Amino acid sequence: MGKKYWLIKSEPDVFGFDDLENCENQTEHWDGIRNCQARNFMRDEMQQGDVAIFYHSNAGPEVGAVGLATVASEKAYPDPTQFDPKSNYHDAKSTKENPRWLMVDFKWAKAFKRLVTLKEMKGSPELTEMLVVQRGQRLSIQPVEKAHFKAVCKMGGLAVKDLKEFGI
DNA sequence: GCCAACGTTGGC
DNA sequence: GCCAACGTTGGC
Repeated sequence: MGKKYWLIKSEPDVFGFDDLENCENQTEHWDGIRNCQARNFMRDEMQQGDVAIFYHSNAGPEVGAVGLATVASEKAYPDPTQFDPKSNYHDAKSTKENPRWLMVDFKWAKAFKRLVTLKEMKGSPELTEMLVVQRGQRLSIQPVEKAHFKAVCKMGGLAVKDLKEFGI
């Protein structure tokens, strides 16, 4: 089964690309996803080794794609924050027997040479169909077509040889 | 800080 | 199962 390509959003003030790089093993579990569609992507479609564009949302002029991360867990597994009453992500209706919310691990992979702003993506004729540039698109985990993925990587200054290891 | 777009909740 | 009200996301 081939790799799939994704875009994951995070607010840099909360957890940015640099924060992922500074994690132990440059890996962190992607907790706090509380959207069914995003959850289903993790549960049903993500596989270890899949590649994701790391996107900074809510970042003023810095809104955009900053680099790549890979799926580092074998599959999605229960997000523990849903069981923690003190967590912002607590879900009283979820049970350990039947957890509602799942997460995967992401590993920092490669930084773009330069930020690819949302504005640039919106201005790129190649990317008019990409989900992230669509008006009102709020999904925090999005599938990305390979051609779009490649185009964004190029805009980010990655060389063709840099992309080989990600199957692009 | 504003507000459009969207998802979720809950009454019926 | 509909849909109004509400809360959240996220660009600007």
